[in-house]
Amino acid sequence: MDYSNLLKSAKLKATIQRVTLLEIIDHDGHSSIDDIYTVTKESMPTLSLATIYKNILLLLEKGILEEVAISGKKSKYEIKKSDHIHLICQTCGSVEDKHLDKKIEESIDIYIDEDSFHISKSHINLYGICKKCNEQETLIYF
Amino acid sequence: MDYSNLLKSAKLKATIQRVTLLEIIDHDGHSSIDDIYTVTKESMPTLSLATIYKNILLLLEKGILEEVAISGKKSKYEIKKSDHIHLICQTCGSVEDKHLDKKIEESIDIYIDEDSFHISKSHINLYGICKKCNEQETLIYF
DNA sequence: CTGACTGCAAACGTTTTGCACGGTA
DNA sequence: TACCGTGCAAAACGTTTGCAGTCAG
Repeated sequence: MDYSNLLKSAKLKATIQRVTLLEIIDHDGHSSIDDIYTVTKESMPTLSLATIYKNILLLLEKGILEEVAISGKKSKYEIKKSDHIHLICQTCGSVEDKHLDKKIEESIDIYIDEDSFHISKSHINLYGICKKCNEQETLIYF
Repeated sequence: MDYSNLLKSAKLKATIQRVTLLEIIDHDGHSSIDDIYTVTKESMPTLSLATIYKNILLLLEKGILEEVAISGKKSKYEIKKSDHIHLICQTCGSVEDKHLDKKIEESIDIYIDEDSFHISKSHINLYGICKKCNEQETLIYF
């Protein structure tokens, strides 16, 4: 993805800070403010928290980023794409994307009466234990 | 619901503050910290924010309350019940519960492989515009 | 070259903590 | 009565803001 043009198309200047921020989020998939700050500390030690906050807010307003609100944890941010499912591991905190199956979408649409509630976006977050953590948990007993 | 016994069964003392807190959340359906503080200011002016925070945390740990993390807004808290859908109005901020239809649950279960991710709870949040706000928006044009 | 953006530091709001007092069991 | 829980004030934390200097277009 060309982050520079993505920013310019939103009438924002393509600064190194912004491109770096988008690179990190896109690479990680889902990043919290702290995640971003920790990573940038290495490659760009001068980048300030204030700049991260300002840009996250700006990119949310422009619809380039989307906030993933997570129960019991800090929010994470992702590049905005079509609605999808989040598998959130309660052990390691990882977030995995899962394509939103048409059948699920349909069954929700049929169930929610469009006259009484007009849906603009669906956030489906499934909390549980991911494969990796589940295997590690099992190992303890051996 | 008998909040006093609910608390006692969790080995917590049934103080007036805790019972009041549960009453408010149960009555409103979904309350933020501020919501609770504002309401209690009238009936119980001495109740402190610190007490609200301490108890929310405690009741979450005990599994009596559940956090509803909302994108772009402060979290709300609800009495823990079986998984259900939240219809979140982006205009007025109201949250409405909707029973989680078996068909939706099934289509998710079939879609997510239990071997690779073990689901413990589903948070389905649908963001949009509620009936009331939608009607009011239409009225502007007359 | 100019307006937009960054980075610092200070301000602000929210949440947590420690401790003396008060209330429940 | 014993101990858990409350309320106050202070501390800690996360986020926002103002401003001078810097950079992208």
